[in-house]
Amino acid sequence: MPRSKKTTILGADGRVLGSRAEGTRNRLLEATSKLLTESGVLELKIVDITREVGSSPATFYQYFVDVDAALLALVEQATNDELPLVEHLSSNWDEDGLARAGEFVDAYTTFWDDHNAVLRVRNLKAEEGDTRFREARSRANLLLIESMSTMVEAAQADGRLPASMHPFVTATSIIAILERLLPYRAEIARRGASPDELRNTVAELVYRSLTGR
Amino acid sequence: MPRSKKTTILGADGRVLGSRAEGTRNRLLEATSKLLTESGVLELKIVDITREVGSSPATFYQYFVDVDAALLALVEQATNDELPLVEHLSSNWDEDGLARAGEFVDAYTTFWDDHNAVLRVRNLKAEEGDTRFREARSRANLLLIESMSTMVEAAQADGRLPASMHPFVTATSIIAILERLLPYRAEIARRGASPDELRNTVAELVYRSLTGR
DNA sequence: CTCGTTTCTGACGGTGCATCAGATACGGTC
DNA sequence: GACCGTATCTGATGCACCGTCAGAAACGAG
Repeated sequence: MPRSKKTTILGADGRVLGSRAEGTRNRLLEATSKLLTESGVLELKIVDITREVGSSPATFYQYFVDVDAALLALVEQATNDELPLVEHLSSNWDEDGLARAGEFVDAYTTFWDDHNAVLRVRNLKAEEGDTRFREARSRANLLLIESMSTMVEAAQADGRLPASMHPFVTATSIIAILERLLPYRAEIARRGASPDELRNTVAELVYRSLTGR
Repeated sequence: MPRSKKTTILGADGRVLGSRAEGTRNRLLEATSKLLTESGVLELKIVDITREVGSSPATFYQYFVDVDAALLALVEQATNDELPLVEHLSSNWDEDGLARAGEFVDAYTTFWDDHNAVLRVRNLKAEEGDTRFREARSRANLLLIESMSTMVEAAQADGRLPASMHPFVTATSIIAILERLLPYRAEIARRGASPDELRNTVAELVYRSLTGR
């Protein structure tokens, strides 16, 4: 039996943190997340983060080599919340598939709302070519995408989806819809679609694209 | 007959620009776009932009009140290239629909590759709540989305798509796929899908989602 | 060539970055 | 409960970018 690996948290210089330090680190991360949500990456200043927790810039650098390190830590937290979503996909969608799809959409929406700002930054940095963020994103999405790929392959085997559709690409497209559509919500609402309609339409799209039904 | 509206270009203080100034402004915009592509928004410095064209920060402020103003000008250029894409959607997809969808995907891909970096910033700022970028994005996408909505409605009238799908949401989802999938290309390639497979899979998804066939 | 206008820039005060040496707070020991 | 070693924090600093303004330079009409 593997003993539980309690991840020891390290400071910027690699030292092991005591409990006081761990608290400070957490408060810094919370402040980072808060400011990120309130005003976006472009406005994110280390001075502001430390002001928020009532300390000084020098303290920040005790825990993170730079802002990116803090952002990556937040991305890590988000990933931990994303991975369990795979449960919704491993279940059998042959019966009540549309309802299952709806539940998946709901779960993804909750996840997204919780980590909105952080995920936005993750994707920006990934797209701008930063390897660490790109890998973090891959790692977070891979499980989901693989499960969805399997579903597409099953649908293809049954002739419900054309063989010309690449399973991995199809799966990634579904993620694309979820990731991109949620930020559009305000706009969609303004165009007269209720949250329920949004949810059901996306569920329908997911269901159709993955199962071919 | 309405006389052609030659948009007079203005400086940051609202003055009309002469030809020399117009040239400088263009060079600044090009440099901005170049640096944006090379290193991303987060690294974008006004000093660097002006260094690039061999002038000084003060010059930049003669033409743009701040970086955002320059970015908006670039977004404007991108929008001009996006609007014509609607041609691909107003055509009749009843025959050779899948081929039409493929052409649309190709055209969108070209457009995206041309304005990649700028569009990324546009969307980031829009999502972070900046009204000007949000409006720019709406304006750029609206034509496309409306055309797609019409297609969905037609498919619903023929019973090929369920009435539960909201046309506007469906259309926006298609945009979401296109906008989000293209940045994933490198990753998708690494997972063994050829550019052709990507293109055809997306075409298939677009075709199926818009026409229900 | 001259002069008025357009365009450009050097110089500056303000703010954030990132680092280090030294100050401070903590918790275990007697 | 006073002491001490260690863990944690921060003030001070040099450097880079921001955004502004007053004046310099380039232009072109006459």
